[in-house]
Amino acid sequence: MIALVDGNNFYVSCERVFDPRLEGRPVGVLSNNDGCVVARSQELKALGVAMGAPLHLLPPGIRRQAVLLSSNYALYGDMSRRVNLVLAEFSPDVEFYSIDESFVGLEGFPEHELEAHCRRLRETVRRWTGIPVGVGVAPTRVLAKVANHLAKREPAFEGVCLLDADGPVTRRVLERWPVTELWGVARRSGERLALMGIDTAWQLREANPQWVRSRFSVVMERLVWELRGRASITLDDMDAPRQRILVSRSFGRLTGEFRDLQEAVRQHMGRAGEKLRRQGSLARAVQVFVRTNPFQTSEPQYRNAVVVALPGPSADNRVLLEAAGRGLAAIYRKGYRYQKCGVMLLDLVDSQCHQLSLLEGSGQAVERDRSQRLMATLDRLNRDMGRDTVRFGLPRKDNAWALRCQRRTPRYTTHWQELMRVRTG
DNA sequence: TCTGGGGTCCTAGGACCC
DNA sequence: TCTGGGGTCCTAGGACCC
Repeated sequence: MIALVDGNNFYVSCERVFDPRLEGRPVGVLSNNDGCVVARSQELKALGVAMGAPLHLLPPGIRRQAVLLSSNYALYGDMSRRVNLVLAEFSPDVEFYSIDESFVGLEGFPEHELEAHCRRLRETVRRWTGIPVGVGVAPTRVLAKVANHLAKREPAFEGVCLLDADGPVTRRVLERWPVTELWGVARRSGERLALMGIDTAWQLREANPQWVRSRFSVVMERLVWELRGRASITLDDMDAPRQRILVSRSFGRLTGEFRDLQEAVRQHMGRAGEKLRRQGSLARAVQVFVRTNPFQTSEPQYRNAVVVALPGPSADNRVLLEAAGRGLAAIYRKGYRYQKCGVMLLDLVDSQCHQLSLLEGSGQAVERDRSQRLMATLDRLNRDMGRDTVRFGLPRKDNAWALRCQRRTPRYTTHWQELMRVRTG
């Protein structure tokens, strides 16, 4: 059996741990740039605010009533780490899946002790971190997801729900479960399934797997098996190095100036290089992309991307920045107001396994060594002294691309000064 | 004035080869 | 009027997740 442990309204719960006044009130956490609502307390959901609702489209009444906070990822990331440390006390097999959910393997636990074990887990997480979680237990991940939803939705379960593969309860649940509420079925597949008369999870479970595969894909076929209780989805090892690294941001305000894009691309590439080195990889190519605001249909639209191959695998900011600069120059067009840009590092290889070129002379080996030491120093300074202590080129004041985030709470658990600010008011 | 960011996997289709 | 077959590799784009 496998348990899915998922923080209730995770970002909101993190905020509430440090500001109990938020308890019982409609609270929302906003995306970057204070753009959309990405986490909602029960009270805010009850007011009809949808996941992803744009802030500027919320009715004024709701904006007055609700507490809407900028996102504070330093806080959420740290709280997530703490929750996972508690989970590790309850099973040797914890798979971090996302910032607010983890799968916990329960292989070998006696069936009759499972529920009590999960209740203890849930209470301990609450007591040690302050975060309320729901626990769904089932033979497969897809069923564990269903169980987890039930655990949170139906008060009778008190936060812990076990589902088997074949019992009458499971059947009744799946018969009423809209297929689009399954993990892995969203709007597009939902529409196609509906055309074929499949509306509920039970109908999908009863469909012929080969037929499903031929009409959809191997992904949907796996879903059928998972619903039948045969585990068919394995997670990627979340510790494994990423296959590509993306850094992008929307701008605080639209801009047509090349200079703004240049600064933003430089900033993003600096961050991407940091991530690249942290996971011990080298990139062989970089991509740069820009776009106007697709929602402003009255404005001229433009989006473009370009891939620039690097002379050789590299993790040196100087090389990455040079390539990104060339890429940007190639796709920038005058006369548009840009809303977003970003960079992607592609074709990553492990820096240890990277085969040295047979043609490399000793001069190049020396240069590679210098580059590695320079980057290591850069990363160390930025880690120890704070982000952006050292970087390539300084952004101008009041640049158009700087993020808006006017409602961020203090980083209670990772910055002493900000914790003091709370205590002293 | 204001609509997030960072990932993965899969498939179709084109280029190319013999 | 007739115009092969089979394979690989790569990329773009769709779909989905949180």
